[in-house]
Amino acid sequence: MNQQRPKPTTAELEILSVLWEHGPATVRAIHEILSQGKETGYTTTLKILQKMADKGLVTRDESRRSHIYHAAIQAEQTQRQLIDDLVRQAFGGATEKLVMQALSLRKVTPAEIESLRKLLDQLEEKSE
Amino acid sequence: MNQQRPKPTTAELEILSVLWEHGPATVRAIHEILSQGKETGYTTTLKILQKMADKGLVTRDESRRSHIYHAAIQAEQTQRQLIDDLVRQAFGGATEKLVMQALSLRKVTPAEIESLRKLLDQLEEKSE
DNA sequence: GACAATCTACGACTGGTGTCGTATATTGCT
DNA sequence: AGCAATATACGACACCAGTCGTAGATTGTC
Repeated sequence: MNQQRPKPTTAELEILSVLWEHGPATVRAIHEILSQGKETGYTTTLKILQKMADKGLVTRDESRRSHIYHAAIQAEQTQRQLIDDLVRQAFGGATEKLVMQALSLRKVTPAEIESLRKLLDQLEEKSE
Repeated sequence: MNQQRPKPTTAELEILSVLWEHGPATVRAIHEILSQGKETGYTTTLKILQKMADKGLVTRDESRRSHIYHAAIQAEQTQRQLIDDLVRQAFGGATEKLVMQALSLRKVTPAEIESLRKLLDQLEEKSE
């Protein structure tokens, strides 16, 4: 049931994040946004996008001169995959350890604590 | 206050996991354990260990012919670093999103749910 | 003492990522 | 028509991770 697509690299993940947040975009637009965070060449962004298209991580609409790129994988799906990898690789498969460490890592707002409680309630119901 | 050491790669993390679990060990011992999970050459393990020593990820006792390697970084510290990276890279810094996804990813036992509730209680107290 | 086993050290090679320069095509404007 | 701007395509390169083969040193055993 898991994705057959290759795991995105760091640079690819950066681009996917942009697409997830802003929706389909041209290379130019993506590159503008990326440039705010770090210095990078236009053709670099282009090349990565092209490779991502090869891998099936994005699709593109070539009907206009400036191709428009769409994310081909969902954020949640990818995030789950990454969590799964990390849990397996660095936590010996113990998901709850990751959760514990994540929670003690940063300050969590009361509202977030509340919604986490609700999530725990749901999980409990489901397992009964 | 964060580690200055470079982020461990996949292969390095695998070795670190062995050291964390079994304590200091020789290349031979580490390689034996690694071999149970996948096919790999002895010198490959050796080389990676040597590079890890260069990077400061492990230290080694050379007083005997078979060097004994020790993990130089703690499991918790490294795990926190990895979580932090992942949150920043794939979740836009939203720790609670990662926690949510992690929890809905796998079945969590009632006991784990309980200890998570306690952790939430503690977090709430601390923030007041 | 000699030999086999086992160790470390080290160079070499592969594959992949990220980077960029440059060539070529298309577009819009004067 | 011609030019400047901007697009894609593509080859080249540096770097790093992971892999392994082989050389040379050390050890234990007969």
